[in-house]
Amino acid sequence: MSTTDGRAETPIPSLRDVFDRVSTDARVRVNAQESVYATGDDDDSVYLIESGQVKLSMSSAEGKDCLLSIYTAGEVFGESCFDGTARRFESAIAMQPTLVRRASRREFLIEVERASAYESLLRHLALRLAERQGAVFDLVTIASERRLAKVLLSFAEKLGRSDGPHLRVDRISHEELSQIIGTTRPRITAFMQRFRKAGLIKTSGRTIHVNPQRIRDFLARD
Amino acid sequence: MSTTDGRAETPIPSLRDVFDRVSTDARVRVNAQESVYATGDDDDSVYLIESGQVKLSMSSAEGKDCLLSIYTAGEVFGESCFDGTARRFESAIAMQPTLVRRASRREFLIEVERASAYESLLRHLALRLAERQGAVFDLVTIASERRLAKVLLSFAEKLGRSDGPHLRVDRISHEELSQIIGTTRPRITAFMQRFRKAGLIKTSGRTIHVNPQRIRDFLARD
DNA sequence: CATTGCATGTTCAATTCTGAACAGACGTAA
DNA sequence: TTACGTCTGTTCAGAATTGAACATGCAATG
Repeated sequence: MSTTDGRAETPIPSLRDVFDRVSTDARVRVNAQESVYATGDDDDSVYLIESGQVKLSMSSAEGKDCLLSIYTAGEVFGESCFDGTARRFESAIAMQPTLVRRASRREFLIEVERASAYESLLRHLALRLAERQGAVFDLVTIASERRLAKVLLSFAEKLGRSDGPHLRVDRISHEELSQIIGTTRPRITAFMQRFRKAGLIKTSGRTIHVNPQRIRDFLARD
Repeated sequence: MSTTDGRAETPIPSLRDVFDRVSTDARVRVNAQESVYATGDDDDSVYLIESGQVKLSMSSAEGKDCLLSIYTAGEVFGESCFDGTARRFESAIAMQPTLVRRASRREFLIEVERASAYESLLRHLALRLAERQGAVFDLVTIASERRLAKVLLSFAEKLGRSDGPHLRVDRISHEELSQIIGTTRPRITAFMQRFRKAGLIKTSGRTIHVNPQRIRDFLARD
């Protein structure tokens, strides 16, 4: 990677580098199903996942949930604190025992400044924005079955462990998938059934074996 | 507004202030239906709307469109350029004759730095992120009729001109509404019909007169 | 002021989706 | 090993949605 502008090629520190420089950053251990922060909290920290997995979700008053994203080891989340309100409007929940590093917005920004890492931070936010934008786009333009295929593929690529021609994905329930896709659980079960028959996935117990090539073919068909 | 931390209370410059300081910023006039930038462009500028209205939208290969947001005078858009790719994945299209100020990412960042306005920029990105996140949430958890009511209310509040108990909203077609809500045009027409009968809106020609209180009541009913 | 083009209004059969309900499978902790 | 709780599989009637088609209305243009 090289920067596109003509300045001296001092590589811009990554957000992980920034975390390494925060002297007072704290390690927090979170059990499965426990929240790192929850809607309404006035937590204003930024987090880096050392190990484990965290899901971001929002709940409506009527109890309907929406799963926004799943983050894994090495990823930074909690950037919603930069909105200046110090109030979370979504929850970050560990999907497995998880270890995170926490830095307060204040300390984090001080180190970003010292390390001249603003561009990394801006890029991070712009990428998150692009992710959400893509999610909106998919919800508006793609039918739910196809959307599920797309989500399975991206989760497999992001979180899956290689296993022959397959990628193993674990610990994602149909309920959670329905909260990403925007449909009901029985519907997810039915789609998974069809995907199984079409050879896009296999399942053993609660593990999903995704065949990425088959899914890509499925998505490429109109 | 005061900052929540304890530093000296020098107000942080707004993004508009930053634009004022960019010496080489250019004015660009765009006709209705013309794009400020389009998907695939390698434009990497940030824009401030002086007058007019701009919609952000994405199109799929199959020709389905998704309308992400509408921006109006005083608002900044184009922040997707901070992703470091200098490639647009969405289009920004003027909905009326529009005048924008443009600053290249590079120049803009230099002035942000000089003016110590990084916090404003971060806040801006975090707010955009929250907007998109809210859109995803609504698409996943709210039925389309209700979603339309919500969109009409927010557009009325943001873009509408006061008119007795109503807010006048103009130049938004059913087609565009369907691309926001994620449904078909006939469906929007039907919903609008119902809203008219229920007194939530009135229409005269292509102008929508939104009664904000009635819509709020409608949204408050479960 | 007629024409043209786009936007809204309307219909409908076919399809998809919801939500509730219940059965069976799996995994975990006692 | 058993009991329990959670997750998946399955069904289905009723409701909502699609997509195509056609009619009507409105406004700008020459």
